[in-house]
Amino acid sequence: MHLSMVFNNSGRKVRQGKIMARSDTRFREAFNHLLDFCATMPAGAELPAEATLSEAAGVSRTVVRRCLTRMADLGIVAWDGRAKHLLRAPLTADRIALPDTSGGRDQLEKRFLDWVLRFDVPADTPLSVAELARTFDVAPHDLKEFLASLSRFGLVARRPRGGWILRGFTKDFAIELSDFRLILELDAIAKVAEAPVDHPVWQRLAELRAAHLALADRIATDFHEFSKLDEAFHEAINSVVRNRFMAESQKVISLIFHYHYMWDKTHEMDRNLAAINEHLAVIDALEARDAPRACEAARQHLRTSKSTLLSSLRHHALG
Amino acid sequence: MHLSMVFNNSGRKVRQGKIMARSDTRFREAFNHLLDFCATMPAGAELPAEATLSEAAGVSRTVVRRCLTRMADLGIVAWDGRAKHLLRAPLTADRIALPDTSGGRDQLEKRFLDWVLRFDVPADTPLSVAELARTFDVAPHDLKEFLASLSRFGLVARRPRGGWILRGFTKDFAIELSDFRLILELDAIAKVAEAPVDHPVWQRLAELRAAHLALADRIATDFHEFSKLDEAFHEAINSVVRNRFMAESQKVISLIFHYHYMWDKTHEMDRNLAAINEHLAVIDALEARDAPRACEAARQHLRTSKSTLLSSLRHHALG
DNA sequence: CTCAATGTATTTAATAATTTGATTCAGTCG
DNA sequence: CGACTGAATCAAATTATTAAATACATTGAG
Repeated sequence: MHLSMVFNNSGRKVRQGKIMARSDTRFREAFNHLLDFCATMPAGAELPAEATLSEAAGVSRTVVRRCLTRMADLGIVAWDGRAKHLLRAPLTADRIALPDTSGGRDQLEKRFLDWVLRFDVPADTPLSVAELARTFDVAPHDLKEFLASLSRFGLVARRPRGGWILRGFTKDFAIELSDFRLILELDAIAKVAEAPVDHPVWQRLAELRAAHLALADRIATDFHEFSKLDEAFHEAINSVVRNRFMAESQKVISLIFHYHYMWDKTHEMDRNLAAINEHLAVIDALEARDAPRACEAARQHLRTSKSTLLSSLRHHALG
Repeated sequence: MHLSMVFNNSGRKVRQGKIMARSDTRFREAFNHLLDFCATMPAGAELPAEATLSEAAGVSRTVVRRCLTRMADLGIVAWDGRAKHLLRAPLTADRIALPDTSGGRDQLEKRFLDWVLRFDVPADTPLSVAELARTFDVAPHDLKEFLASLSRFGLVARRPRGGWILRGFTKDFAIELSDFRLILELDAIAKVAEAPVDHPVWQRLAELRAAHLALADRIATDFHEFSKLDEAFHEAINSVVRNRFMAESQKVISLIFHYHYMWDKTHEMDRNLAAINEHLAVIDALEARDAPRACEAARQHLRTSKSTLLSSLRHHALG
């Protein structure tokens, strides 16, 4: 077996029996890259300087030198100081296997919120970093970093004696979240009303109006499609706000509302039909450039939304 | 030398020559606590069960047993299974020294922002976790956690190839921060205007009005005192908002504005006097329960504040 | 016998140690 | 002299180790 990452029976990353304290993915990628580079050259050709190679592969010279060492070991190049020339054309067998790069760092957020909301983890649940890291198949310390980033939203907190707790979706959390959302969204509405006629939001709103009307027609059967429409609607409204703080906040807010929408199944069709009409009222007012009316319509919609969120919490707590 | 944490010449935490992978502060505290507990008992008395002791000391049984082992080693107690009785009264010399608990986790935030703002670290500066950890005298991984928590505010970000960068106080950052502040604060103003007469905010505003008037009188000499007054004023306004999201946001916002106030020294006295009057206008309108006027006054003040922030950035960038 | 207390094993969180990779700097060959 | 190499240094990522908590098994006094 050639130099490649495998897992031994204790599950640790090893290379030729030696435990690796850090993955050498960069080296692997660079090595394959350099093999490709060599393949474009005739046998016997002189290779360029280390610095040139490192720039070509997008890595440091240190990695290039490790690659060269290995290529010399495999008899692909002869390397002595500045003199390095190609001995033979590289083969497919020379390549190093790359580890799975399934690491979607942004997806961890979605998966985590999904887990919290779907399994209805109660407030003040102690979170085990080790266990979560296992279930999400990420390194414990990556998960810790993620939890730390969530702590600013008050969603999780450090325990005094170490560890983490999920502050959870209590009634207070829901109320404060809704209030926060109201403020951000009313501002967005005001900004939409002032947007120039050639702003893409108007096109988007026209599309959304059509989609809303279409769904209203077949609401009896497709009412569960509303959740996606709701998300799209609020996203369109908030897209006019170019503000990193509000955008970051809205990201979490929309996720939470999205999931809670899917929870509460009581009168779902009626609720969704009502919400469609509320959305349409907002769109109407906006297209008429009637900012006060749009704000009032949005306020009404968010009020409904808030009470839905609260009642879904109640039902959930009771069930 | 008895069992106590010291630092060897390489600066690592050691205990009797052995390197500790984790601090044993809990054990030390519990040990001293149990000594105090024993001091209240007569010599020869029987000690309660391990579980009882652990509850009393607020630690797990594991730690209690370690303490008992040590107390037996020192000849303070005789311990054999359930039989454990006090042999002699504990002495001061039996106690274990505690490591410095200078760990103010909340203070790290202030110190970090202070560093960023005081030394005018430019945008997109790579941050070295190791170096920062040294300058702030905290463990590298604590600092990493802290950076992760700041990343939600867009203040720092991960670099694609590892490490962190300070996104920094660019013009865009300042504008977006100001806009965000405006929205949060106008909401707070509206809430103050609706606050009941017995709400503590009214008392606070009355005090602040007096403080503002007093400072206005001696503005020629004490104009630099305004920075604190400004912070107090905005804090009072925002104190009526009971919302974790807004509170967390305001914490960072006020810090940033606070430091920037201290930067820009051009026309400082004039600016501060103007700001005092703007504050007073807001207080006047609020006490008259005139919400629209209060909002307009606040809007005016925040507009001034925003342009001050922007001009301080400009001066700084040029200097 | 019972059950409360102890003894032991397993797990987790904190943190040190180790390895990969980037960078710096002095030396060297053309 | 100047571009390149070689070696040393430093930081970041990741494993390994230790302290402490918890879960489980065992024992002994009533």
